[in-house]
Amino acid sequence: MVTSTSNRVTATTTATMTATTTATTVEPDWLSEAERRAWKGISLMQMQLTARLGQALNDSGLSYQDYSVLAGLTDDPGGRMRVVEFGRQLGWEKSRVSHHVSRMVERGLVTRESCPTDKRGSFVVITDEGRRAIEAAAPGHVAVVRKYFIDLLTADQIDTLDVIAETVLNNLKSNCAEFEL
Amino acid sequence: MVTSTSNRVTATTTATMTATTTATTVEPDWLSEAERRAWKGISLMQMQLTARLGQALNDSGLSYQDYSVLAGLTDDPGGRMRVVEFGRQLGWEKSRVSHHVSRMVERGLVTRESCPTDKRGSFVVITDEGRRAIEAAAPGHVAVVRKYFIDLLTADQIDTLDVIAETVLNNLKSNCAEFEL
DNA sequence: ACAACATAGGTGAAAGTTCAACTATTCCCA
DNA sequence: TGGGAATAGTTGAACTTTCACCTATGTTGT
Repeated sequence: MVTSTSNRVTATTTATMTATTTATTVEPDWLSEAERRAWKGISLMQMQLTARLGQALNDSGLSYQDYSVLAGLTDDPGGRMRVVEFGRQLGWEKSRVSHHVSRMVERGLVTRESCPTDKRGSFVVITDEGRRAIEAAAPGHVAVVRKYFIDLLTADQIDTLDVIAETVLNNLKSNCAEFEL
Repeated sequence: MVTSTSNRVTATTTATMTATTTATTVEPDWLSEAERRAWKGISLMQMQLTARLGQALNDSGLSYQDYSVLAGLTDDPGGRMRVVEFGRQLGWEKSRVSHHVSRMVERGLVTRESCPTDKRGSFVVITDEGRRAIEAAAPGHVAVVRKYFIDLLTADQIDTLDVIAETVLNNLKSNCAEFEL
């Protein structure tokens, strides 16, 4: 058994136990029940929340991805951001950014501008229409984040999330040489 | 400004402050800096972790999605699960499950069987090949979850994540009538 | 100054996901 | 018991994301 819900002796004490099944192969360090639930739970939570967020944006004509891009742009005083920076902030591959921006350009939400200081680079710049779109969508969007997420949690829980995310992301950053990110 | 990083009076005290910009429209309940960081951080963390997980699975010939499906199946003693149940556990739309299962059937990892008690339904059943695939992939997969996530956190933090996920997901379940999930 | 390498970004095709529509079955209740 | 609504699942088309490759520019070391 590979993921261990039903057919395993229940872990009562230690967080890092090893499996005690009857399998003949070498046992790796399985996850404890709490660890597994935390990981699966957070994954599913994230999925459902972004799905809900997407639905809520529906009638504003923006997808959650569109919203994320525009939100990134409004964080900059000039409403512009390098393509590569989107990759970092959103966790998107560069070609995903490129394709998505192209679609948004066609819809008039953003434009591309070449970067004077690095001729390889290009900026994504929000248009007036893009600004109108996100300003119309933002209150509803934020309300959903609040209603289905933030307002259900204590300040301590939110702090903990903040710390966890920072810890995990910093660790990934330091170890990025191991893979290619 | 819509997402508030740079051009806003910094929130120092209360968690639920309202924006103090010069905008003329009615101000909705923006997120505090900590709330925003928690949400963005967890979103990005999830993204990066699943990307990393996917990379780690690469040479096993399984995608993260494949792994999730097979892991679900091995949780059942008979190695079978209803299509609709996948939707719930993974947060996938039913047609996504259907398409993905079709691709996995073609690769010999699972088969479909009709459900005797509900003739509309169908089971997804893991094959020997599927079992071999996930058993080969599992140790490495779990090791990555440990290395980049679980082992960076305290037991308290993991418990908190667990509680948060349950809280949020339960709330979504109760309010599901509002949308269509 | 130049070769070698790294980085920014784009492109087309393939793979994956969503959306709307459709069939078949089951559930409900009058 | 039958008619309407709900549920399980599939399908094809449209859309999104990934993958492999390509160009152009920047960076570094000698």
